[in-house]
Amino acid sequence: MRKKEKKHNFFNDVYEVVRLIPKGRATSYGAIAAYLGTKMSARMVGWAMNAAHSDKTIPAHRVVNRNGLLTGRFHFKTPKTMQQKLEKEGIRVKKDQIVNFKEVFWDPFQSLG
DNA sequence: GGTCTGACCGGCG
DNA sequence: ACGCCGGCCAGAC
Repeated sequence: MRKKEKKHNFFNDVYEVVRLIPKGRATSYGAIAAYLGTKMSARMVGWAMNAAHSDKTIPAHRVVNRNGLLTGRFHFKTPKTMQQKLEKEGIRVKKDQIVNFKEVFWDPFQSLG
């Protein structure tokens, strides 16, 4: 038996999905969790983002909560970083919330299957 | 090694 | 409409 046999790496799955988010789009923690089959573990997605902080290839700024609110902005370098990155990609943000989130929303089910 | 918390979400009063 | 509560899993103390 191998010592470090990884099981379903939930975090890793989260990272891969997040990496697939197209530029100019955003999704929610719950959507990712639901796509991975554990919609009740939306919190873990957020926690995964925290762990993903060390991995710069993960566009964590494209992940917001179900309201399109930039709840995780305080975990970035500065509280404005998240918004600035989003605006740079063409996403309008008002009062820490994505404008037209419904349109900007990227559904993993729709895009990945 | 038990306990608490967290970048969430849905349900209920 | 608003506020509170439970559930999920992993990491910190």
